[in-house]
Amino acid sequence: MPCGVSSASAIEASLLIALPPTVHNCTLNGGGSQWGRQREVGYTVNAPKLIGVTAEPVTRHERKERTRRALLDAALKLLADRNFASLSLREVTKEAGIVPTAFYRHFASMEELGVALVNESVRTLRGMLRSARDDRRRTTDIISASVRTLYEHVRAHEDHFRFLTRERYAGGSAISRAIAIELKLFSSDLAIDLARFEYLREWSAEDLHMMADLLVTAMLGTVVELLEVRSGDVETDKTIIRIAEKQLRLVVLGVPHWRSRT
Amino acid sequence: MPCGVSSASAIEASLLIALPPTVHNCTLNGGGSQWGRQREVGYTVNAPKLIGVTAEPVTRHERKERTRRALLDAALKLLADRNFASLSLREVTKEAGIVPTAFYRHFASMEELGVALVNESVRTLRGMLRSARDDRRRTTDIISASVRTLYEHVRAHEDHFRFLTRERYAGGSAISRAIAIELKLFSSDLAIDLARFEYLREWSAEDLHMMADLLVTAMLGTVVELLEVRSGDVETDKTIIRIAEKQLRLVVLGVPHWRSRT
DNA sequence: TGTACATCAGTGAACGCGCGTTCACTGATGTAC
DNA sequence: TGTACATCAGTGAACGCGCGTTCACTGATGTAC
Repeated sequence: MPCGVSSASAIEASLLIALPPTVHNCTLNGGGSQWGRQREVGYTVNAPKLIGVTAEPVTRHERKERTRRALLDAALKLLADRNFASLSLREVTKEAGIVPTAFYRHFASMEELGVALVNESVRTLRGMLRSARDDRRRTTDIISASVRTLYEHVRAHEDHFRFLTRERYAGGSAISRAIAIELKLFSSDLAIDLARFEYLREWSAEDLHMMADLLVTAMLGTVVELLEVRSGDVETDKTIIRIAEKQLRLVVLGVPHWRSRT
Repeated sequence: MPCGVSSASAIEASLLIALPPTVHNCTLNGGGSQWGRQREVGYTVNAPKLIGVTAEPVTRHERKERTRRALLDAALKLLADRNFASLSLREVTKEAGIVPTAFYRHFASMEELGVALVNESVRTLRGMLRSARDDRRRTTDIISASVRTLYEHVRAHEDHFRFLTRERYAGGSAISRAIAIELKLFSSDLAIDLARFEYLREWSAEDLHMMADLLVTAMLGTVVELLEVRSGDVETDKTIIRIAEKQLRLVVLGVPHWRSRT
């Protein structure tokens, strides 16, 4: 259905705006003036959508939250093959379907939006670690289960993982720093988990962190490989998973023969 | 000595331009019109430097090569805490001390300059691998020697390694692709080297690549850590080196106990 | 060696464009009575 | 429930700025004779 056709009833129009702006490819609030003032254009494509005469009423707060979400989603979409630094405020607002100046109702700057994306992505990352811990109690093959969990979380939140891995080294910005701190925390958490294993019980703190860093680095490498195959080709995915498992196994194989030298 | 003071002799001035533009903080060819036409300004700071009346004559070709070098160096300098994508042509030419339009005498676009930086950085990377191979014949502790070589090359060419690690994931550009290809080659070379070791002689190609990828990933992690400590603090460096060695040792320790499962 | 002409690295004015940000505004939603 | 006023998310015009790129140019260097 074309966007903003004048024959659309008010209810149809209000259903439309309930969808994220990427589902129907017209703007969040219609192209014209805000609340349905008729424009002096002859054709109907840009006619106002009578938003506000809505069957499912939403509070001002809810509406604001949706726009904020639209901004974050727009940024993530544009970041699929781009850099955060090369993203402009005007591009993001255009993609989100609002006017550039409305951006400031939600974020003080693009950097603030970036930090919001870090927080959101970090939540996904933590969710993955939590899942991995739950798995661990249910299975004997921890490595296989962990890689499986990693795979599923990456595929379910490609945008978040792409953002984290891409912006991690992007430069001296607040975003890179926030990601670096979070990954250090992630690694430390893993070190604590490792300390509970039989073979690792007497390892020094440094050695546990060393091993945790190695595992995190290897897994982030796997994440990047998964994100680089855009196709969703199942065979390639299986190969990546198999190799990721092998890498973790190789590291773990060394553990019983480890002798710390300060 | 201030830049372009009118009392500077022709020889002094021509010595000045023999230095890279960052050493004396004025532009490569002086601020005024090109070859010494006197400007109608009252003060002497921007007076022409009479370049061309030179004690050490250089060919046009040499001069062009120097400007090209100045552009590459300017870009590398600006990339110390920034992203290539966020770098503008005008910034680079300003840093190099030439006018924006002169850029096109050397590169067709910023992307072309980026590719030149990749090639240059890749040469550094290959130089490192060559050194590491040479070391290998001279020592018993291959791991320690390799990490040492890595450390020295990183510290000697921080700009190249920073460029490679930062732009590796930067986005869908030609630069990222070129770096990805080069790192794959690097990893394959390492896999071939590994195949020569006693314990690894019967490993499958996949397993050798798997291990090479793991080693490359771990070493790139070390590179990033080295680049993140800007201070040049010797103690921190030693810690990073020690942990890098441990990580490689842990991986290698697993090798004799590896049993491939397709 | 001297002269006349060609080459071409670098110049500077000019262009149209997208950028971030300001501002006064609009009108649906929220609230107090 | 109805009315009068406050709030505030989103609008659109306008701004000054740095951007990449074009163009005709300048004058030292290079070359042919």
